[in-house]
Amino acid sequence: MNYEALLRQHHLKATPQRLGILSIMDSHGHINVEELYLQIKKQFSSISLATLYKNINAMLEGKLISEVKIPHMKSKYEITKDEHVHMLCTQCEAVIDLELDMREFLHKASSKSHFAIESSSVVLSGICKACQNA
Amino acid sequence: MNYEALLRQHHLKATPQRLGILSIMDSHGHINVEELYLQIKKQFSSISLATLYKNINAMLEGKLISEVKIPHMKSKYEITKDEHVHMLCTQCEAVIDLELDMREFLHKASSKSHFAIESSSVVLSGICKACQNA
DNA sequence: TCCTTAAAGGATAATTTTTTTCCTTTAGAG
DNA sequence: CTCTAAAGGAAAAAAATTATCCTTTAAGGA
Repeated sequence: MNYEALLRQHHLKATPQRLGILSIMDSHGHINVEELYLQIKKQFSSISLATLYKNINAMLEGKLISEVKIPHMKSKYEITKDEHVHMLCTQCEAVIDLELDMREFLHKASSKSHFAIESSSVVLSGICKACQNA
Repeated sequence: MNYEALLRQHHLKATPQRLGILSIMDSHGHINVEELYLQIKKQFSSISLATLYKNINAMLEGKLISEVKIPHMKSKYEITKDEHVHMLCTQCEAVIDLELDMREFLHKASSKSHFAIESSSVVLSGICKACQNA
């Protein structure tokens, strides 16, 4: 993924710190502020926590990244992708993306509630395959 | 609803403060910490914010109440009911409960992810009927 | 390539949110 | 009615987030 282009598309300067943040998010998939700070400090030992927050907010504003709110956990952040479902394993705490056709489900919700639905936030919790076997 | 019985079932003392908190949650449906504190102070002017937090945590622990994490908003709390979907109107910020048969949807998610799903957290955002017409 | 400057970074302080501590009060069992 | 563990209140502490202020830098134009 070309993070520089991604940042420019969102009218944000492509600073080394931001490239590092995006690269970490990309490789971790989902990460919270604390973990992200620990990781980014490996590359930029003097980076300020304030810088991290400012960047998270700037990138959230342009929807370059998204906040994932998960029950009983601190929020995690991910590079924005097409809408998808999050699967949380309550055993190993892994968070997995799942692409699912939600049209039928959303249609049901829409007709019952009379809402014009614009977006969905879905987290399904349970036990992942690996933990079921282990 | 009998809040005293509800508290006792969860091995929590039925204090006036707790009865007040539950009554406010029940009538508001969904409420965040700040609003709840403002409301409960009307009944117990000297209640401590620490007491509120301690009670929210105690009641969350026993699942007497549930935390609802909504995109771009502070968490709200509700008395635990049967699993349901939350509808958020991005215009008027109302949060509505919606009972929906999710079995088919969950089954799809389960077979594709190989998770044994135990619970779901679903918030659908859009424009409510009233705001569509207004 | 070199200026110029608005945007971004870093350090620190300030705010906001949540938790802990410690002592007093009280719900509820006996 | 008594006793005691649980809960409340006040205050401090801790954790999370944002603001301030000054320095540095990305990136567009000369």
